[in-house]
Amino acid sequence: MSPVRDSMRKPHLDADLLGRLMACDTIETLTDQVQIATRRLGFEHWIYGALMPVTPTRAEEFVINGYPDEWRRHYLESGYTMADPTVNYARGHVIPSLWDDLATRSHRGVNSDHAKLIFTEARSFGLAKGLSVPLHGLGCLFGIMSYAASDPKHPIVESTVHAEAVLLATYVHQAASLLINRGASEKIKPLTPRERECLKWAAEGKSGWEIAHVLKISERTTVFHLMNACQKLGVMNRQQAVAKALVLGLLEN
Amino acid sequence: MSPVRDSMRKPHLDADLLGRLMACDTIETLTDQVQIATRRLGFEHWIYGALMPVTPTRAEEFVINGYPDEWRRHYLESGYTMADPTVNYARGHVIPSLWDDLATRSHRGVNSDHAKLIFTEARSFGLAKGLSVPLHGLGCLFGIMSYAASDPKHPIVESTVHAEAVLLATYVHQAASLLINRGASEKIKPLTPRERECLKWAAEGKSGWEIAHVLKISERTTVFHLMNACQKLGVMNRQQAVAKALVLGLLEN
DNA sequence: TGTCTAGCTGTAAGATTCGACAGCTGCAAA
DNA sequence: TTTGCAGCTGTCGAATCTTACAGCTAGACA
Repeated sequence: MSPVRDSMRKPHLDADLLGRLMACDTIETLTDQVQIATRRLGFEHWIYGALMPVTPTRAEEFVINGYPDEWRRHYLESGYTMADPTVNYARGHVIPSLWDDLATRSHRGVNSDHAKLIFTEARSFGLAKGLSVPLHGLGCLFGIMSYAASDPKHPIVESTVHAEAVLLATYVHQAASLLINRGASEKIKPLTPRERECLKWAAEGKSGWEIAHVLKISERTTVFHLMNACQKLGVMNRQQAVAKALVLGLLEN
Repeated sequence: MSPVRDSMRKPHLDADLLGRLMACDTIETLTDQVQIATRRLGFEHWIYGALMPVTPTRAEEFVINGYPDEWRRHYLESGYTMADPTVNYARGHVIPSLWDDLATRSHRGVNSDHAKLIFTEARSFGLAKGLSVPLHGLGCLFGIMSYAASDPKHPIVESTVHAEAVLLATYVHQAASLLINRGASEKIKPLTPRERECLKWAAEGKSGWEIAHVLKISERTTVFHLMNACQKLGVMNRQQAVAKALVLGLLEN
């Protein structure tokens, strides 16, 4: 067997298509491009959702989709977001999962009967066979891209569509967060190295006096740096500064 | 065109193989399985790395690989981890990237010449054409799975291998974090709803008095809950409690 | 030369948090 | 019925943090 020659089979998603996807600068064009891409994979329906933190503990969702309007309406009116097994699955996993598998196994203590009900109802709206791809990174708590076909016999795992669905999901996630972060990017003055150091030690539970001794500066100076960090971050105290800096990824490295 | 029938092409990575990958319970068996899978995709070499936080601000890396030993040794001795363009790329992206693209574009202010040097050296060790897949989620700061072939003509993006490499990467990431978290899972007593609420408000910068008023309890009680939370988390103060709870994902939802 | 920035330091009053003292209710499992 | 847990409340002294006031050095830049 020659894996290399064998793998010359062309994908459904070519570089041109993925490139156009990344170039989208509005929600509408992105939705259109994703629609085209999912069709190529043989899916009629799709949805992308991501939970973006607005404060360290509160988040708001960003959703674009090519689902039937009636199903989306019914879903939202029934408050299914919290009970949705695909959403709960995406929270704690990174590998994709077929809806069939999610319906049988109950994840995270979510009622399995309730899960089955949602899938049964989805089926009656034309979402018979589905695949959900968890998404993480780029500052979101977690995201999900789900694909659905009305044909219960749609081959997913048995074909390269399985993998290509995951690839497409990562592209949508990247493109979407570029769109989201464009407007939402608060202009936070970058922290100085000293401010970062002090914040790191504060996050490790050190007091001002302890930080001073670690960094070999006076306690007053650590207070000074932490105060400046608070002002730059626009927060009230060290707790919030630590929280915000962590969520923004300012303390890594 | 019938996308469904068209997609019946069998993938290199079948469900059996991926299932065996997830069932691995040691680093050695996982390494073996990944080796088999990458070979099927036509790659001779691969490496998986993840940065796992041990404290809110410090992290340690977990690496398994099928790279030539000499290259790994040279890489580590030269301290390339910090300068590695693939690593720096993975930090802030979710879509895969070819090494060719990383060599030309400089990311995150990393010296492009230095990047080219690393890729040139890698080539001399048999890593001619490569693909890096960023990985996020499952409690790690970020991870990366890189594939490399000695054949500079290896087709990646032009074939379904591109997508399957991403799929495999997610499976390796999931399997690896199962292994990592098995031993490292500190037994932290779950926080009570009240403790979570108090911690959330603390993370929003609220003082004990303010939290008391929001929750309509006495200030003493917020102190009580936050103290209990600190004990359960094994930390010294609220700053650290907020930080630890955040990285453990205890304040979501 | 003057201005800007990062870094550093001091004092002091007032607000907040920490830690240890002690004790209440309501509910559910053993 | 006892035991245990979650939630709730009080006081007090010591430690810590916040926020004013004020002023220093060294290097970069126009």
